Amino acid sequence: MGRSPCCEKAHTNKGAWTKEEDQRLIDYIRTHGEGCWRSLPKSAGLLRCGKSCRLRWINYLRPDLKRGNFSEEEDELIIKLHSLLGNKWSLIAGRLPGRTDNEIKNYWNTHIKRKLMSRGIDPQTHRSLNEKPTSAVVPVAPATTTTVTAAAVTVTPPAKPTQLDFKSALAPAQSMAEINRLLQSNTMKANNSILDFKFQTVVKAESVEENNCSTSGMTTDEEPPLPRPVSADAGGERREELNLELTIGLATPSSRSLTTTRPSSASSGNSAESKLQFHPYLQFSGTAATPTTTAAEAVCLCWQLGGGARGNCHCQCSSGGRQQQQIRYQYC
DNA sequence: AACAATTCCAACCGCTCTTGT
DNA sequence: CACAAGAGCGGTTGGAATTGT
Repeated sequence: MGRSPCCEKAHTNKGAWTKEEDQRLIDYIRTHGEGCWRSLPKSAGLLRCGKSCRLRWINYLRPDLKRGNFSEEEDELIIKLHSLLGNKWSLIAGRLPGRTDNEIKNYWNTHIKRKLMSRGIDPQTHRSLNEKPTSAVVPVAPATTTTVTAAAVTVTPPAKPTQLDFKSALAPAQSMAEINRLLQSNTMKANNSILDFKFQTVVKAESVEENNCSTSGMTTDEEPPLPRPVSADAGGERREELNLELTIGLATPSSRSLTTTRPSSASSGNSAESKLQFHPYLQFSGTAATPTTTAAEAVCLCWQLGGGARGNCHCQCSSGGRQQQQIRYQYC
């Protein structure tokens, strides 16, 4: 028993939109605003599926869309964001005002992939094509060690400055599926100019089954979960956690505080408007939750996005208290 | 000029996630 | 808690446009 289709396929148009259809959609949204896509076609007198209307509006008709070629700056930003976020096109689009996820996705597949290949860079991994694939296993503490510090996830300056390899460096105990799920669940927040997600590295006594359960949520097209550290299983009871909170937000001097509740779709629904406020500017905020972690042990991530050395990207770092440190990095 | 091959992108599809009941 | 509806996302595809022969 599957889900009911999103629309009555038999009575809907498909294929390219006509000018008349476009105009109807524009007129309707101007009058009534976005939202309720399912009922929109009927209300607007369109013989289209609601999904199709939404897509047409978001990708083509929105007034804030920037048409035309991508600039070199946009190219580089997309590459950097892709190295950070992977194929999270909507998140990437959120950092490029006037660009849509579909547009960026297409541009990536048709231009940037080729561009990276010509540079000898694997577009998926952002590693050198000549580079041997390295193991994603991150050294973990031995079973008797109960302290997990930020040093365990220290990111050393990479060979290529644009690379930010969360897979191997930042999330050693967590599958990409989990990370992606977290990313996905914060999409709405991203649409409100603030993206907030956490990488939580957990070393604890867990059965394999428990591990498997904890990685649910995404399906098999995800990469297989990274090997989990099992070092703590001998001891059993003690568990240590390290939270790394990564924030990509509107980095203004008065950055608004992050909320932990997901905005309702109603409040975030006018994403076109909110996306206008995006600025291609990244801000990282790290939270090291372990008492043993000092600010000095935390890692500045921004060099990886910047010019190769921390000093080259004009990042600003500051740290808060020892127990709940806030280490802010700004990439500009 | 005619045809084939390639490129590009708008649109579609299937899936997951969130929300409401 | 279970279920359904709606929204949104990423991958894929069809066909128009462009380029090459």
